[in-house]
Amino acid sequence: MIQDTPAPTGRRDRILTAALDVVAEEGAIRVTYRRIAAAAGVPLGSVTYYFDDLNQLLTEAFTRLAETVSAHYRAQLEAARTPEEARDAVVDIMSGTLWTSERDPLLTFELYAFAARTPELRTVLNSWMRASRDALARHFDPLTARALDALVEGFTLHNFFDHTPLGRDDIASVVQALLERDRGISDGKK
Amino acid sequence: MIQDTPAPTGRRDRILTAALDVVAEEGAIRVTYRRIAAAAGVPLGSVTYYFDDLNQLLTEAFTRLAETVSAHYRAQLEAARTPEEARDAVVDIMSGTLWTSERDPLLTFELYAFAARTPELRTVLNSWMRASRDALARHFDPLTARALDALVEGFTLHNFFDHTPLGRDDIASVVQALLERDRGISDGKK
Amino acid sequence: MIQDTPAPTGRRDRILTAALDVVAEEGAIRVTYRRIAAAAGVPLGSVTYYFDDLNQLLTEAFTRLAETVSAHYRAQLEAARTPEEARDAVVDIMSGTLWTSERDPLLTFELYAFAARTPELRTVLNSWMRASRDALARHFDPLTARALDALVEGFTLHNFFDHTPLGRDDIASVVQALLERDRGISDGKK
Amino acid sequence: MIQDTPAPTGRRDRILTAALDVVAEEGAIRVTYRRIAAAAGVPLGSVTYYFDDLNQLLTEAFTRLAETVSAHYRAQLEAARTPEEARDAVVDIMSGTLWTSERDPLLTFELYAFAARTPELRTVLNSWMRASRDALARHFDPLTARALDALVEGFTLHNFFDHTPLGRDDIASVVQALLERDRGISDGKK
DNA sequence: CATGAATGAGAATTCATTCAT
DNA sequence: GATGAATGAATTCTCATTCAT
Repeated sequence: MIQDTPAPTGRRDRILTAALDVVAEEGAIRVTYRRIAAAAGVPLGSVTYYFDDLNQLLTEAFTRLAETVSAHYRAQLEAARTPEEARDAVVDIMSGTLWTSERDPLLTFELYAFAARTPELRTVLNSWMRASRDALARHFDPLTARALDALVEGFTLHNFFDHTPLGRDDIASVVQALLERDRGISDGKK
Repeated sequence: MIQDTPAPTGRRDRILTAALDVVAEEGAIRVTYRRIAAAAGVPLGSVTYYFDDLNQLLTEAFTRLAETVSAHYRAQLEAARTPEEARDAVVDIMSGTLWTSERDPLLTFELYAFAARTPELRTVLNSWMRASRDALARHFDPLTARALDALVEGFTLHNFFDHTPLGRDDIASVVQALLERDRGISDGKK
Repeated sequence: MIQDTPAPTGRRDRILTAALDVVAEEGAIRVTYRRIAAAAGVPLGSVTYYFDDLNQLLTEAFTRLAETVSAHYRAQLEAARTPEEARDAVVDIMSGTLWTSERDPLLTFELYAFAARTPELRTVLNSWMRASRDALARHFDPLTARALDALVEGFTLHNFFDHTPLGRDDIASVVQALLERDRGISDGKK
Repeated sequence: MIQDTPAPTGRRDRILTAALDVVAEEGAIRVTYRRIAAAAGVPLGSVTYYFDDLNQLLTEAFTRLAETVSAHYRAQLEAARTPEEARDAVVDIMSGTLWTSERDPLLTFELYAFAARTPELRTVLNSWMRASRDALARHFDPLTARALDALVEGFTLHNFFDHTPLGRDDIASVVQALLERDRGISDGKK
């Protein structure tokens, strides 16, 4: 049995990765076949060979990004065994401590802008959000899950642009308040 | 009596407005001098006469957008006379009822993506955020203000992409929980 | 008697001077109305007001340059009272000691390139050369004058591009040889 | 047997040649991608495919010119077997009899103007001059070589602009004087 | 399969030129 | 007289796309 496809996914993969690199580095606004080719270290013809349509290429690259980020997010939450651990995980995520550079939030912003106009990606994002909430819902009631999920988004964005980002303690205090809404409900209040 | 002078505000303004129209309509990714000129109904040379640099044009247009949105936001909050009215205003904003079309959230996403790479705009966004919080802080304690502000962001985004957006009552419940954090503190609890 | 022309030649003059500045700074290849206006510190409309034709403007500017340089050259020679002084003056000129920067040779090269295609300037250059030779001919025989004049040109150009320009003594030795041709003739040889 | 392949040397070469044609015909001041493309008989996109930068194109074209002229010059001198033949060759060159049209001097003037601002070309010109002198130095002492070389430049230029160019005999007389400097030195005189 | 060459369309800019004031 | 506004025509340069090999 001869393996005659030395790197079947290799080339295509590398191009998709490079596309995200270009988006991270220069913005979706500056993405071109040429720049992707340069970033991937492959000839221009190679990019157009694998991808007839630049929008499709970006959609695929962004889809991959969304799935990766979503998977990380869920993994983070699923590692939690107790509600307390889950709460800490959420606070971690909101604090942005998981991000090593500006690359991730930057890519996220580009993703939203691009996805808003790409039905295919809107579906992907919708699934992502659903998955996130499901992961949260293992520890919290559905509405709290959605509120936490939204807060993750909000703090991420604000912390990115804010010169004086919130500290972990403050974030924890806010999260605690949302969790108490949950408890308040189960206590029979409201 | 017909006013046939080309409008006192003039060309420059019209071009900036048109630029945002193009961004809203086709995305920043597709903005070109030509498309802006077409949208503004002015000759191409007219656009380049007022703006030597396309990036600069976009920066200025987005700055104007940020200031407009920020002003609306503040006006909304400052109209509130009591904490209850303020709470309702916040819930309104989170529900997206103020938005008449997809145009506003779309522009916002583009704004964030573009601003992330434009120091000048990052400063503008930072001011915007500060102003928002100050407006909220007239009714709530500082941390609650920030949490609410972040939640606005998060719900806006999620409601845009989610097929089943949250209803007003659910949002109100979440907001209430954050406000009780505030009260809880002043009550000496926790 | 009222003087109602505050600076009649001022504006026009300044533009011509600025044109040469642009040529010196960026090369005739990059001369435009706009750059001249910027260099002169006058509005664009002002340049086109005074000069309908860019080529004519350059021709006039170069004419002025040629006349200035030629005048300097002649002044240098006419200050000489004896053949020895004249010889020293020529050697000085060849050594480039009169030039304070690269500006002068640079402008000269541009002048030749431009003049080669501009009949009006060719005439100017021809006059210049004639005047130079006449100045030299007050001290040397006509052919020697022409040879010296040519040598000035040649050494100037070579010294500009050569990393190891000739020293004054070497130049003096060469000039001396040409002068002895003169003497040899008057001695009856040939 | 017809060779219908598009010539082995190919497009790139043809474009460089065409560029010099445009410079010779209209001056460096009027060189554009379009004019070069038209002169080369290739589509505009073809020129920009091979040359990203117009300046670089011109630099390369002028480099080629310098090397060609320099090679001709050296060939002319190296064909000489005796000092007498070398002297005659030099006089020929100074008389401009080798030039078949105004094209060569015109290109030379443009070359100097352009090279003066292009470090890469200044290096090329420096090499050219060194090579010229080396060729001359096979027959004459070094200083005489430099003087002759400069004189070539000077007479070329003056003969181009002068309505009454020098005759061959006059030039020969001047050259002879320089050669006698050489001899005078070896004779121990002066 | 893959890619270098090639090209036509279009992009950002620059510019000469015109003209109302 | 002088100039700011305005514009249509290039100009440089970038790109998507095609295609022969």
